[in-house]
Amino acid sequence: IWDWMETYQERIKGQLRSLGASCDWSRYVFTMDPGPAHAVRVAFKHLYDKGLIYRGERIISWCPRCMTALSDLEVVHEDEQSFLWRLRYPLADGTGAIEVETTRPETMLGDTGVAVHPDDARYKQLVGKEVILPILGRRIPIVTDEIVDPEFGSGAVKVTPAHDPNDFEIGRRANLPAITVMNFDGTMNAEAGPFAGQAIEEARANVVKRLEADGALVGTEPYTHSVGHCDRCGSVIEPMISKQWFVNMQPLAKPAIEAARDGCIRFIPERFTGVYLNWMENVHDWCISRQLWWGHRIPIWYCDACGEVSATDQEALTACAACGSAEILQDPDVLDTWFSSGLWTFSTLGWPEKTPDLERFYPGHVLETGYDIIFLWVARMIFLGIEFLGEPPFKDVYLHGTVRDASGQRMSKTKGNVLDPTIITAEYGTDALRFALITASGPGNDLKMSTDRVVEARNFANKLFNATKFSLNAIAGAEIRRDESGAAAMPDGAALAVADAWVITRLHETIAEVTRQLDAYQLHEAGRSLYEFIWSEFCDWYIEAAKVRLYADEPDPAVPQTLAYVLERTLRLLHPFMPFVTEELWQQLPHPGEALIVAAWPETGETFTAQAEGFQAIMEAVRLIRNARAEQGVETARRIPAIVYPGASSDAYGSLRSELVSLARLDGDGLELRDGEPQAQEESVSIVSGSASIFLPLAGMIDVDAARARITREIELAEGEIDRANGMLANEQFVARAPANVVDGHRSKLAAATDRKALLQARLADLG
RNA sequence: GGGCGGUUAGCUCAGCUGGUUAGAGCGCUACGUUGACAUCGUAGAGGUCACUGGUUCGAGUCCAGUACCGCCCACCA
Repeated sequence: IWDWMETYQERIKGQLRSLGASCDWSRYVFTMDPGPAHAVRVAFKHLYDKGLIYRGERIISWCPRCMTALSDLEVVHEDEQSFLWRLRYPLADGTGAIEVETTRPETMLGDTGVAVHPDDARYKQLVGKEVILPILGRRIPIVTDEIVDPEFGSGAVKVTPAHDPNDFEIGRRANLPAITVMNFDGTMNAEAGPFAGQAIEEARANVVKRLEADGALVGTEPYTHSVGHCDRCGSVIEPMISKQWFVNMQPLAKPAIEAARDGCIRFIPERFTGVYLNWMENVHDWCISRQLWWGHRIPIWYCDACGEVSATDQEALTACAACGSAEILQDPDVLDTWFSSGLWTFSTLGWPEKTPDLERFYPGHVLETGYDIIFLWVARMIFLGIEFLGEPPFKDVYLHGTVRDASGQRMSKTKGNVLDPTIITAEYGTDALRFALITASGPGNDLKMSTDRVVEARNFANKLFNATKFSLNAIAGAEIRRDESGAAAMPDGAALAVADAWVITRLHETIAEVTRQLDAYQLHEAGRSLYEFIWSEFCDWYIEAAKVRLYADEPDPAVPQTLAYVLERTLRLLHPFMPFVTEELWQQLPHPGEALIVAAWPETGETFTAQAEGFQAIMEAVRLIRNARAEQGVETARRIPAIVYPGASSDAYGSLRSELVSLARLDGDGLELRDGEPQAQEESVSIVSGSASIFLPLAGMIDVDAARARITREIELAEGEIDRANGMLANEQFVARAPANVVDGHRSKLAAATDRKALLQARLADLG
């Protein structure tokens, strides 16, 4: 171990030196920053002086391998198949025997009593008598205790105060001695008589054998019970009596409970409030001393001369505070790492000094962490924060789920299923990993992590990069107007083309939506909203539509202005999700201030409903034309003519004529916009899009059956809508009770579907 | 023993206060390199929202119960 430690220490020393840190190896404490170490001593001393930290001989959880005490939270219970042994303890007066049951026969060597329920009639006359402990022959009393369940087994229980928390309590109440029969290394000690020196497991088998031989074993039956294991090494935990340092939790828990009850602290998702409260309300005193070689050392000194025990906030005491003797020794134990971690919210800010940092940053607003450390860390930060600063360290606790591997297994180093973030980020980028993690699941829900998800996010970053590249190209030759902050100004409303007005409308809606989602801690939904807007709207539609005016003989200056405006605002929105890419790209664009990371959150703005609807009409027409082209097997590269009767959408078709040509790959010269009622066209495929009827003359290559099938299918869909809407509107209850906008929605839907059906039927008739 | 979560497309998951025909990515099918991007584009297939009952004009969404999966807490001798 020492060899290993030296190698390990040398390695860490090297790393720390390169960071400019110093280490004090004489005290086996790494000291990265003396501030927190000092804060830990101050905190300990404060609690000690207040009587909230005490040293006591108690039954604690002990790991025989790590050779240290553990807190309740470091013990993991697992169900294990074992046996329930029934033992017979003869009465000392020879008048009979009492039977007890146990899953730990070896602990009978430490039995100092037998307990029954005070109301158990079967044992009334036995209470106060003594039994002879088999093997050792010790005389031990029969006592009563409320905790004993008369229904379980024989209703009598052997009491081993030194090796069972329940028995410890029974023993304390009944004044039974505690006889420790095990050593701290997991072997039996001299009190175990003939079994001294044996390992616990070995002793168990031998005790059973011996009891059987002595006729004291009455029965054995298979039994499943929960066994505590060391969280760190997996060894079976032994309850042992030992002198340890504890925090008295009751006084600290009270205000921490109130803080969550009265809403000072809010958990997201809310259900974890109950989890927190349940733990806090039932919390046991906290064992904080550890017999480990790393950690903050307990700042307690013992005087050899006068026996004084004193806590200090100094790094070292040179003389006893009471008698002045120099013969003093520091407690060799260190603190539970969560004790110092619990002080984190203020020890990192210079506490106990009243520093400007502490003033400014305590309390914080939100803590973001995993739900698996609510007790270990969150709860402790809360009650320690309240104790030392008078108020909780944060208001909102946002909890994410556990990150699992692709098959749902919890990641662990021993299983080897951990995705190493340094490898992932090297391959896909930090932003990709971050975005993948944020959007993978909702608050408090576990997520299965695989590289597929990171690839998706990486592709998104790539998409954004390329969209910006395109935009920069467009902006390069243009003069971008800026607003007073220095950001690209909102394009002049009067000069806006329909496509510009549409994307600006969608941007402003997205700003409002993402802001709302972030305020509600729906981070994953906010991320998805941005993904949708950037990829499916800005890239797929706006950029494609913008190319027409950008590559025209006289480029429209509204395009670069719109690109600059939309992209700059969008990058601000996306920055929390992908900080590095967005910062880099933002720096290339006209922007206000020094850096995106300190830029203001964008504000929403004007929406242009009419233009947005116009553009959406064109989007639908484009989709339908593309669909018909695919259906008719028209090669992508081939430009085809079109005859359009726009109906009510004539404005949109007029102003977006070039965009329609470009996006649907039409033959520009062959596009005719006509007024009036749509007339059947020879050798054409027909489409009904909104109020528009579109004919694609495809002489000689029409698949009439496919065209007819499509129109028939669409008529059926329209009829479905008509039936549904009619059904709803015929329902008096619905019309009377549903909100007006919902009812109106169905009315306009019915009207649109009716018109659509008529137009479709006309086109079907054309086909003969 | 107590408490909590999940069950939606082949896979991984969204679906916020109940309101058009339930969405995304991956995968799948067919086409495709047009001057941001093949880490891409276009079109398409794919779901009785676990089950049963209830509330409601209306339920993936609210309530009750059932089944299965998972998690947390607990002094199960």
